[in-house]
Amino acid sequence: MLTIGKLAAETGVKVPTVRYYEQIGLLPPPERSSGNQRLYGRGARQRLAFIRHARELGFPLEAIRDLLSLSDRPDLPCSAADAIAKAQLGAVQARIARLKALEQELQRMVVQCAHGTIADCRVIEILGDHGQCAHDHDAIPVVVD
Amino acid sequence: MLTIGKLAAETGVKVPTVRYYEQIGLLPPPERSSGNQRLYGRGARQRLAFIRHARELGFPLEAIRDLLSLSDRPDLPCSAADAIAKAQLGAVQARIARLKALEQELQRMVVQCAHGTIADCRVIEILGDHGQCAHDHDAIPVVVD
DNA sequence: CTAATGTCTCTAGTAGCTATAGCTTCAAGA
DNA sequence: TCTTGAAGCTATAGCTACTAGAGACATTAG
Repeated sequence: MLTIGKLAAETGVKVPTVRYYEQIGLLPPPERSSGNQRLYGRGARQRLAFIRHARELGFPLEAIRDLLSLSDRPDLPCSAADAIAKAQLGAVQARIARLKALEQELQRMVVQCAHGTIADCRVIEILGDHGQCAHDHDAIPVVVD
Repeated sequence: MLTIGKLAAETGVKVPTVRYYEQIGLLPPPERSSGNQRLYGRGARQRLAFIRHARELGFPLEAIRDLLSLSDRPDLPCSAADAIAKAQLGAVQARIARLKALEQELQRMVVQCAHGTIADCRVIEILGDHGQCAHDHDAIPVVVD
């Protein structure tokens, strides 16, 4: 049996994150030691590794919840799992396309900067005037990593 | 003078978002009508358009705050603005690179799915076992748009 | 004048954690 | 055996950038 710290170290998930996953019902409440500390077995380890890997691939927690409940029913057809993965692939591809357009625009801005004063800085100027852009870029991507 | 609704419509920003920008100090508190409604002039319009455009390009609000205060000092050298733009460009490029690796991995998963049952679904199997992956993909990109 | 729409403030919620406070438990060394 | 430090516990609040809702007031079209 593993303590939460060992489980976290083995799966590469942080300790508070493990507790968070339990809280939102992604991980079942584990056994407790006599001193009320969480003790995890092999099943929990596998389940957490699954979650972690899916998160690395960008699946949202709700999708992971669905995938987990699917994986508990080996007899079902896998079309649902396939659909979730395809949706995630589509989302990733869309994000790549959008980010590439942004990259172009930013590169234009940076290249045109003559390193003079703010007064004639292309960066500031282009930001203030969307009309100078090559593309529409109406979707606003989130910048958190 | 524009009401908040007109300002929002003209700049493509939603009304609550305008109030939010005021609350966090990105927009200065505007004049008020006799009935306590916000009234905006040309300056506010330009400033909001600047913010909106920078958000479209993925700049975080803190970077925008810096860019705005730079744009108020036309005599300064524009190296600071340039640096902010370059940082954003770098962030976008890094995100693209990561997403491309994810795309590969997801595509492998989806292609290998034989559309049988969950029991032998490659999607579920690969998710459960990171060892089957071609690359490391340790950074977890956020999937919000 | 009335009805519809717009605006006001304030609070709470979203995703997916992360950080903090104040406490208890555990494992190893003297 | 005692002690000290690390690890664990719960609960709450904070992060980004908004978005949604409640309940009250303002404005405008007909």
